[in-house]
Amino acid sequence: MKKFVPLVKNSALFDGINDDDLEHLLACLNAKVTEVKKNSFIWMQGDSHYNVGLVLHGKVNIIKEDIMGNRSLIAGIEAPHIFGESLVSSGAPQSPVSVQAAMDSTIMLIDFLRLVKTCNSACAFHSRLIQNMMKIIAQKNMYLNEKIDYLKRTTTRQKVATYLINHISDKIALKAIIPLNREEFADYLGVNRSALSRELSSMKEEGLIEYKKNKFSILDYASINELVF
Amino acid sequence: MKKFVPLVKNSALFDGINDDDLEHLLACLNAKVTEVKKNSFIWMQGDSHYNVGLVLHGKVNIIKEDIMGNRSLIAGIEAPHIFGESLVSSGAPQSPVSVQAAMDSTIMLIDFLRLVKTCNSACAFHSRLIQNMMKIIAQKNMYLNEKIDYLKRTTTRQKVATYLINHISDKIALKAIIPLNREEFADYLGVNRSALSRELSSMKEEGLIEYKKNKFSILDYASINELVF
DNA sequence: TAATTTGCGTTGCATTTGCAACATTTTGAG
DNA sequence: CTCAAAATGTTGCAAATGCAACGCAAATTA
Repeated sequence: MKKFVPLVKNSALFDGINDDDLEHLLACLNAKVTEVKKNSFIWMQGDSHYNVGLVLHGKVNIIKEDIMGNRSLIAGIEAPHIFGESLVSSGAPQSPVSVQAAMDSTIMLIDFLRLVKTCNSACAFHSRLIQNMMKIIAQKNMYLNEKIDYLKRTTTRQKVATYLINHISDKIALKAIIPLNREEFADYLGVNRSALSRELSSMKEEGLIEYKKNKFSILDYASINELVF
Repeated sequence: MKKFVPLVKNSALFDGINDDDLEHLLACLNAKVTEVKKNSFIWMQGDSHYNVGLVLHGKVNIIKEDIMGNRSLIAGIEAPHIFGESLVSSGAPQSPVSVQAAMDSTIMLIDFLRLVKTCNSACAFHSRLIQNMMKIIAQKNMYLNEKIDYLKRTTTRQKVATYLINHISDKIALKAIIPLNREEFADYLGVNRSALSRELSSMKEEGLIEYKKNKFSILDYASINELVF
């Protein structure tokens, strides 16, 4: 397991655990590492499984398929992030999604029961591991709540206004630098890309905001804030 | 603490822990119980706090306020459910919401750090408690993911179709009984109530579905499923 | 039973938005 | 620098939907 320590140490799952302890912990968890080829499936929709996956190298896609075989991409997970944590922690009997390797990848699979059961033995950092796991799930929870806050708003303008208000980095100059390009921004807000462009243009036209690429500034805070309600 | 055992034992947080152990556990957790009057605030937006709240009796509302003082209701939490679990577990520095008593209520506050740190002492059921907590957060996570799945779809018809497919209880007769009235259903899907009524009528008109109150049946599964993609 | 409230359906209208097709700007490779 | 590709903006149009106002029926209360 020692050779995997450099690969996993950046994962939030093992945050705050030093290398020596980590090596010990990986053994204690009985973590398995597998190489997967591009396009091969790690999990299929409808499967039952009890592992948390950690991408050591490469990328996997979370995919939803319908009966007709249409597939839609839910998310891409790259190293050093984990997947399946909500599913196994929630005790759901079947996976609502499939996981497919987006490229040749290296995956570590960790048995969930071992992860959550503090071992009686010398594994002192197990408690920290559990806290990390809980934190990861809770943070995703906060993230999803925020996303729903945008998606529920009826107009594109309201969504944009709310997003910008939440992402102000410079509170004096009211500037927001957003980590998404236009297409991703539109997708995140659940609107059509061209409709987003149109709305941004109108807002600029009306003197509410100014922007270039992913750098936005709020010119008329009162009006923008009124849209947030 | 003994007198609170009957009140907390139905909480998912203490699932699988018997009464005697529970009494022990509550002491170990140093849980505090407070009575709150209707409309009083338990937490204010922007506060930092490190407790998980458990509603023993009554009801609390999760509220978001903007700068102008407009308030919007996010959720209502009744006994024996918990609140604040994602917030504290995620390590967020400030609460994005306020919690206000919707009626005279009894609230138990549990220190998060005590909750997640397995004590060295005889508290054998602490591990179970942590698993329960993780499960609650993960289940909310699954719930939020599902909700986003509906909200992201562009048309009301797609939202309805997806919701119904996911809520089929009778797989032979393709019936779904939904736990929401029309107004709640519309709100959940993020659409206008009258627009939902209109769409349901059209779908009935076109022979796709049949419904009365909250009992729905899918008449044309192929067409409905095509909307789900 | 009568009166009132609540839940749900209907409809007209203005607005918003998805969609598609095309224009323009930016980026990066050679 | 040049050129191609990628990212972003623009626009016309049809469809969808929010909104408001109203009607009806079921449920609740007096």
